Amino acid sequence: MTAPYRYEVTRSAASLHDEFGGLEPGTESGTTASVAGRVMLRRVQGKLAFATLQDGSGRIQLFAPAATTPRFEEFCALSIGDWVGVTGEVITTRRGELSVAVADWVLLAATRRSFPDKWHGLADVDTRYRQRYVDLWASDDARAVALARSRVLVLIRRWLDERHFVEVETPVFHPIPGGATARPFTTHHDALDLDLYLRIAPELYLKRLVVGGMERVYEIARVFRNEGLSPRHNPEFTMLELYQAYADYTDMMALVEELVVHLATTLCGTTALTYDGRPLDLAPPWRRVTMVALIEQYTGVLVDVAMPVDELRRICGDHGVHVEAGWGPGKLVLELYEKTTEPHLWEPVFVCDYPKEVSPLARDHREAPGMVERFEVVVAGRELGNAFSELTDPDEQRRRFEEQAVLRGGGDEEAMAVDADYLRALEYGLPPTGGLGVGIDRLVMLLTGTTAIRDVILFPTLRPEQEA
RNA sequence: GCGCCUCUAGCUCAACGGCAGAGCAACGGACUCUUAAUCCGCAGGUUCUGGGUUCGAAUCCCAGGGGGCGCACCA
Repeated sequence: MTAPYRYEVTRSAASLHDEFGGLEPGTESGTTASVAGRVMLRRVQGKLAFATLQDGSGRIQLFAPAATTPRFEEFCALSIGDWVGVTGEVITTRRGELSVAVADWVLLAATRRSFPDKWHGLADVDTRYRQRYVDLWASDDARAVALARSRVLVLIRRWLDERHFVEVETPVFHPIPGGATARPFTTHHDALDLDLYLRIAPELYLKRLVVGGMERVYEIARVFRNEGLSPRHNPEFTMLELYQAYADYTDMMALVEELVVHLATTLCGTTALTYDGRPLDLAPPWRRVTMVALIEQYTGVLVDVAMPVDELRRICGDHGVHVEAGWGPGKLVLELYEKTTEPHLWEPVFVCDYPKEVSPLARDHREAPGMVERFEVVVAGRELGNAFSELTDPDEQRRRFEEQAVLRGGGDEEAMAVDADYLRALEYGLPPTGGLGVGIDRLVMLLTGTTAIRDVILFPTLRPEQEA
């Protein structure tokens, strides 16, 4: 039998439950519906068969008496996992289960492989990640998270659109990797005989667009970083980056706080979440505190990037923080923060004012010397977003790039390279601009209560299977 | 990259030095209101791979592979 080329579906399982959910047991609604999906359960009782059909919206029972079901024996022989299309009257059974009484049905696709245990489902995480096409049917959670991620993206786009942000797409191939400190993937364009890098951040292109007069731009950008994997790191992940002309980092604080609260209340109905077994309240206003004040809170030591390097190295050593030769005071302070302080943060907090040395694209702090106007927003001990008052001065940007180039020459593969075209763009004038980056995967983790980034990425990076 | 844990039937799991098993799925049969349907029957294995120890290895040891977690790296 040849599988049909199409099937005219008139109703989803969820819409049937929505419309007919209140029917008394034993009701014939008089309404005919065509549904399609996968047979997930099957109960055959001689001259009467029941099946549970699952579609993209949910489940609906099929009611199939031998007397009225075409090709009844074939229907009874359906395998769990087979795709079928069914047309029939919407009824409730004597026990009150909403069902479609099969008046006509067709096999849309047969499964040749056994589906996972209908009760236990798929437990092996390796199989879940590798065979997401099975996981999505077998695991309610997998489906729910995938849908939630889509919702998050829709809501972000709508929210930004309402605020007159313009979505753009910038290159994934970068001749010079920039916009973040990270090791890139490399590739090669044959026709141009050109080595290219997969982007580690869209930042420098987006700011070029602000130079070009796009005052509010954003990109939901897949970025690629050649790093280790962990429950919080996948080599390719998704960042929201946005830039707003005439704004500074305090505007970005207000923006990201409002956005995340909007997402939580829309998606979860509340800002009072539970994450990793702990209560987590996203209710604004979020705490705003400088990095050095936080370090002092957690270590008792008041550090300053103006302190002698040796003293900072000693303080790091006192707190068991591994340091490397050549690290300047800014890097030492950052390292001290990341090792001693960041993991302890739980409720949302804006960690403000970073050392200039580790922030080559951020503008000098208007008050604190040696610091820049930058914050990271940390939630549940994880960095969720990063923002600054953008550095607009081409001369200062050139000096920062050159400092990075020295580090790069010294073997730091993550240091930035000089991007001459970006400097040229700045020479045309970048207005005061606030920029923000938000890790979408981590945001979805937060909103769905998942603690593994692989659970919010449909096809996470894995080693290939060995050939069977 | 390093350390710890893990890998048994399509799926979920037992057996932990002595004949490799169960439930679900599949297959055959019974059954007209089930919903993890039930009942009867049948079949299903390179115990991740390769070595080793042993009378005997899924089990212990070594090496390799996949995965998880931690560390390192890293927004």
